[in-house]
Amino acid sequence: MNQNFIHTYVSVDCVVFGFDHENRLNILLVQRHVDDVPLEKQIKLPGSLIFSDEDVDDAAQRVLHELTGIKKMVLKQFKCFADPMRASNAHDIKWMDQEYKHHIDRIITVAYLSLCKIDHKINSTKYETVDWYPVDEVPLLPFDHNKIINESLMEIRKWIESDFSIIFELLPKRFTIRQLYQLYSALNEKNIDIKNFHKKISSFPYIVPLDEIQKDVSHRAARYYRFDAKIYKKNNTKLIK
Amino acid sequence: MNQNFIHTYVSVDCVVFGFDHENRLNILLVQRHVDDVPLEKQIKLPGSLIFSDEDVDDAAQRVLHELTGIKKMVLKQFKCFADPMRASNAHDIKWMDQEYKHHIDRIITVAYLSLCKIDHKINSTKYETVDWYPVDEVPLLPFDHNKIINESLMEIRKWIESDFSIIFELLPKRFTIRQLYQLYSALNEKNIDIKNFHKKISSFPYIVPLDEIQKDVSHRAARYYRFDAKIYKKNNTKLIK
DNA sequence: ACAAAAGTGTTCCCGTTACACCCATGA
DNA sequence: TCATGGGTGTAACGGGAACACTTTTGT
Repeated sequence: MNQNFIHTYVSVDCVVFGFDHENRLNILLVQRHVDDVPLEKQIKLPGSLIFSDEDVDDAAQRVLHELTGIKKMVLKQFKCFADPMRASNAHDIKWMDQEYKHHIDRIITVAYLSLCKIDHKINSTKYETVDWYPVDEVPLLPFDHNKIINESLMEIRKWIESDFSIIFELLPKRFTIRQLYQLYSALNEKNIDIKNFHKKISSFPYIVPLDEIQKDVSHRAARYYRFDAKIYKKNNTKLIK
Repeated sequence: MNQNFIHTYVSVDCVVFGFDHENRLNILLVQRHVDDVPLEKQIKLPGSLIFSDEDVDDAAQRVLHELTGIKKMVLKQFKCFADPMRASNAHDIKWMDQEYKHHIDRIITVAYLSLCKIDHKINSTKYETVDWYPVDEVPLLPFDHNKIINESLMEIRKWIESDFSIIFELLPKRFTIRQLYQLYSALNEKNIDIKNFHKKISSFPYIVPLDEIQKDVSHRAARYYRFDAKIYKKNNTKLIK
């Protein structure tokens, strides 16, 4: 065997997006306690090496479950990161030595996107600390995790463009059209007229008006809507263009 | 170290598309001679294990160069295939044993898309036989190569939708609008009116009319056009919606 | 009364669609 | 002269953009 061929570990890393009450995209980052490594350096994307009998999709699903306690989250593989230098930082190598009790000098990772309602209870079975970070307040992370996050921002836009329905994974079950508008704007930074947006969205059969309206707001109360996935699947491949 | 974590080889496989003179999408498949393995079973996607100091993008670029002799081909990573059973067929395992003189029982691959003008001379430094196969005449291939090809067909459509300019990688440098129409139709199977298509395309500033027209055709000769990448980049992010 | 957002209606514009019509060329 | 495709023109349609106007609620 030509020894130049790589023989390596493979991991998955998950970028989980949420949409907060200040209309910002957030990402779930984790912190793990490992002896002798300063805590503030241990904030990173959730991830794991994959098992020898495991597909990468299953590994990502497992990581998400260990992260949030949620069984089936939407997820999408978006890129394999394999820069030979991605795990060459001395601190990162030391960290892996402790994390896996084994010396690893190169590791290839497959990055996944996922979406989560930000109010959903996070019930991690693996991580001591799991927190939401607004995307423009993400600190410096180990490996190429900042690069992965940057690319994931492009991907989430593409994803929602190709399947509008997944945007509702980021909203509460009942939502106002303004909430949807603000999420859509945060993702696209286009300047759409909210009136026209309202008219268009409310005309869709799969956006179902509820009897409920807002309470205690200092302006006319907005109606709540819900997204009906069945109606969506019947009628649309994509919508909003 | 928990021995359940995978420690594996990683490869890249490339799906190279071409567009033939009968308006069909084609794929480049290779055949390698290995002792004691029947030849007809050796048709497969071009690919290679990646080297220990190599990024996957570089590996794919290398595979494409070894395949065609072309230095810089457009390429796009589209998915990592990691089903634990993808290399478990007895015949495939035997093949790997001979190919790599080493026993490999699992291998993860990163699949790439690429595009090539079908008339371009193929000058492989690695493969004895390299042939174009129309997509609906691709034979049964080893590993999950048929699955990779099926998914690549979805990807090439998405790719051209998000960046129209790469469609010209499949056409000769000078082409008629009908050729472009037929390629576009083969990719989208929409029923566009060719007259309207003609009008629209010829209005784009980056579709530059040449002085040349067809010869020896039994109808009015069509004008040849070329694609101007510089004009495209200046003016457009995307076009054709 | 005022501010702020909900919600509806109207008009204009522009790109797509359908289709008619003429042109050029070989058989 | 006919068939085939090239190439242009035009009119109808429809969705999006801009924006006016009314409604509702709290301060």
